[in-house]
Amino acid sequence: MDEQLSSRGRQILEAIIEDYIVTAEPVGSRTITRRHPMSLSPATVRNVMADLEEMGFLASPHTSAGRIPTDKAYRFYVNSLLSVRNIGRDEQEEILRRCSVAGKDMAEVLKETSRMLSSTSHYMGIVVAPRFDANIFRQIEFVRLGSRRILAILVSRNGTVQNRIIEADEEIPADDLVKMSNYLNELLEGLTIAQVRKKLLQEMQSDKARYDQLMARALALSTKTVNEDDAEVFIEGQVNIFDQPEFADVAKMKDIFRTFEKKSTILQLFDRALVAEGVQIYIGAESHLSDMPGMSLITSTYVTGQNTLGVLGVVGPTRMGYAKVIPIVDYTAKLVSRLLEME
Amino acid sequence: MDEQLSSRGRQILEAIIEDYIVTAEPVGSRTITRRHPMSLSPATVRNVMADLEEMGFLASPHTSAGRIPTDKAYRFYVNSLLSVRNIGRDEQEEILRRCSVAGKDMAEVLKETSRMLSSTSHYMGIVVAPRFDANIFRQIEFVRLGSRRILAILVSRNGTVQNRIIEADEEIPADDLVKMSNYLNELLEGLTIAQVRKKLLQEMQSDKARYDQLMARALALSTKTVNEDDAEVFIEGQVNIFDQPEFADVAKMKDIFRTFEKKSTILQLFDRALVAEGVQIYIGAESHLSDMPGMSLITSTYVTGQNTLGVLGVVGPTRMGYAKVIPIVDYTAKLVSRLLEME
DNA sequence: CATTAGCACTCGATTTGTTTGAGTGCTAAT
DNA sequence: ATTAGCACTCAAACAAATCGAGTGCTAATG
Repeated sequence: MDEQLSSRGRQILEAIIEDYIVTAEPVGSRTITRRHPMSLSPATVRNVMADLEEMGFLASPHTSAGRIPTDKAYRFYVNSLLSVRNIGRDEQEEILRRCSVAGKDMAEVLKETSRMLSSTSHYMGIVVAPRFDANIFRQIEFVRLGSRRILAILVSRNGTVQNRIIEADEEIPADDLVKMSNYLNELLEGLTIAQVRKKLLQEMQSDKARYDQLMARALALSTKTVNEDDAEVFIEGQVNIFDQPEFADVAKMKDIFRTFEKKSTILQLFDRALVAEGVQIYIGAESHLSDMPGMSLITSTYVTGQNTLGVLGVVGPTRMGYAKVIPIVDYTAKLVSRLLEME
Repeated sequence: MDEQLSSRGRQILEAIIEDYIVTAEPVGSRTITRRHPMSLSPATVRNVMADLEEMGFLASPHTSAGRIPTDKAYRFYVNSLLSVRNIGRDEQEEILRRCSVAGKDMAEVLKETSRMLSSTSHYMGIVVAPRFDANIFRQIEFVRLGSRRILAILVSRNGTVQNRIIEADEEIPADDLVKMSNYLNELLEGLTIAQVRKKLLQEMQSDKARYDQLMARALALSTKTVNEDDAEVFIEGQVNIFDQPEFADVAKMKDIFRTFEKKSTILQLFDRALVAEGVQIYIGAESHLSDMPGMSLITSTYVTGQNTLGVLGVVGPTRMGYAKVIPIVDYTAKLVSRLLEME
C-alpha cells in the first residue's frame, strides 16, 4: 500500500503543508499553483492530490473544499521534507536575554523560560522542573517558629529549596535543633534526595535510633520534610491558543483549558519525553492523549553532565510552525542545560 | 431624579434580578408574572418596569427584548434587597476540609484556598498572599553552593521562606558565613522586612561597616536577598468563566484571559480592597478597570490580630450569585485568618 | 503518455427573505 | 389604579437562493 512518493508528489505535499500551516484553510489545487509557481496546471496538481489522499497524506473535510494534511503528512514532513533551519541570530539573542535572569532561584528561571518559549513560538510554553528526588542533598536546617512549630528547610546542591512546617509532638530546645541538623547534615552528605529517603528509613530502624532520643526525633522530623515529591510544571502562554483558528470555538477552548488546568495530564505526557533524548516530536494522536486532539508537541530534555534533569517544550496545533519551533526548543533546552550546569 | 422606589417596585426589581441571575436572559413582563406569581398582570409589571428603566435600574438591549439589570440595580440589590443567608452547614464543612491541608507551607494553603473558592462559587477564586514586607524577620541563613555561589534563605516568623542565589565577588569561607548570619540575626531581630530593608541601608552607611570588612559584606549580601517584594497572587478556576453565557464568545474570552494572565492588574484591584475592612463588593464599572467589563468581585481581607495580611475573593460576572458567594467569601476569609493565626 | 483545458457537479458559506414569538407602549375599558 | 386589547418592533430561527472555490472526469494536446 505504501507506494513510493514521486519527487513531484513530495514537492506538492510540502507546498500544501506549508500553505496550510500559515492559512489554516483547506488548500485546493488552484491555490497551490498560484502561490507556489511550479509550471503545473491545477488539473495536474489535482491528480497528484488525489493520489496523496489515497496514500493517507491528505484528507478532505468535504467534497468541494480543498484538502488538509493528515498527521501522517506532518510526520512525513518533519522526517523527510523539513530542513530545520538554524535558529536566527536575533532569536537566539532574545532567548538568551530572557533566560538569563540573574540571581533568581531556579523556579523563577524555569518559569521565565516557559514564558519565553510561549512568546517566541506563539504557542504554549511548558517546562517541567527537575524532580526534586534527583537532586543531591546539601543541607538541612531547622528554624523554630513557635514552641512546637518548626520550619524545616532542605537545600540541595543546585540551590533548590524545599521547606515545610512541622508540628512537633513536644517542645524542642533550640540547642537540640542545632545538634539535630548537624547530625543529619553529616549523615546525609552527598546522597540524592531519593537516597536520603531510604537512608532515613533504615536509620530509624537501626539500634542507634532506639537509644538516642534526640537522634530518633531528628530522623522523624526530617522524614516528614522529605516525604513528598510533586514535580512542578510551568505552563505559560495559554492565551496564545485563542489565536489559533482551529480552536476558535468555545467548547474546544474549554476542553483545552480544562486539560491544562490539571497539570497531571501534561506531566504524564512529558514524562514519556523524559526518558528519550534530545528533541522529540509528537504529532496529533501520537501523544496518545485523547484530551488534546489536533495538538502537537515538541519537547527536549535538559541535562547536566550525564543526568537528565527535566523536559521543556512547546504545545501547539498540529498545524504548527515546526521549522521555526524545533530549533527554538532545541536551543532553549541546551541553554537551560548550560545555565544549570554552572550551578 | 431619585424618586422613591415603591414597595412594589422593589419587589419587581428583585424578581427581575433574581431571574436574570439564573437565566442570563433579558427578562420580560410575561416571564415575571409567570415565575413569580404576585397577582399582577403583565401590563402592570410593564408600567413598573418602564419606571425602573427611567430610574436607571434596568436597560433594554433593544426595544422588543426584555430588560436586564444595570450595575445600579445590582448595587441596590446588594445593599437593600439581599438578605445574606447564612452559609450552609455542608458548605462550611466543605470549605473547612479543603483549607485544612496540614503540614503544607503557606503558599500551598493559599493556593488550595483559591481553588476551593473557585469550585464552591463556580466562579474564579483569587487569593493575594501577604506582602512579604509586612512579615517579621525571624532568621537569615547562608548556604554555600559553590566557591562563590551562595544561597541566602530568609525566614519570617510566620514560616514564609524566601530564598535567593547570590554570586559573591570573591570566595567567602564557611566560618565567615556563619559569623555573618549570626551578626545579621542579632541585628535584625524583631523587625519587619520593610524595616529590615531600611536598617540595612543605614548600617551600610554607618562607620562600623567601613571598618569591618566582614560586616560590610554581610550587609551587601543581605541587601541583595531582601531587595524585592513581588506579591504573589493565586488565581484558580479560570475555566469556570467558559460556563458563563455572557462571555461565550472567543474575543471576550481572550480579553479576560489576557487580563488575568498578567497578574498586575488584579493586584492593583485587590490592593484597593486591602485597605478596606471586611467584605467588599465591586460591581461592574465600580472596579474602575476597563479591562474587565461586566464583571464583579467580592473580596474580603484576612487578618491576624490587628494586622491585615492579604485579600481573597471571587470574580464573576456582574450577574453573579451574590447571595451565595458573599457568605462563602466572608467565611473563607475568617477561616484563613484563623488558620494563619495559629502559626 | 503525461499534461491540460473544459465542463458538469458538489457543497459549505453567504446572502436575502420570511416567519415567529416574546416583548413593548399606548389607549380605552373596568 | 389596573388591566385587556392591540398595533408595533425586532432578534432569532428557518428556508431558499446564490456564490464560488473546489472536485472528478473526459477529451484534446504537445
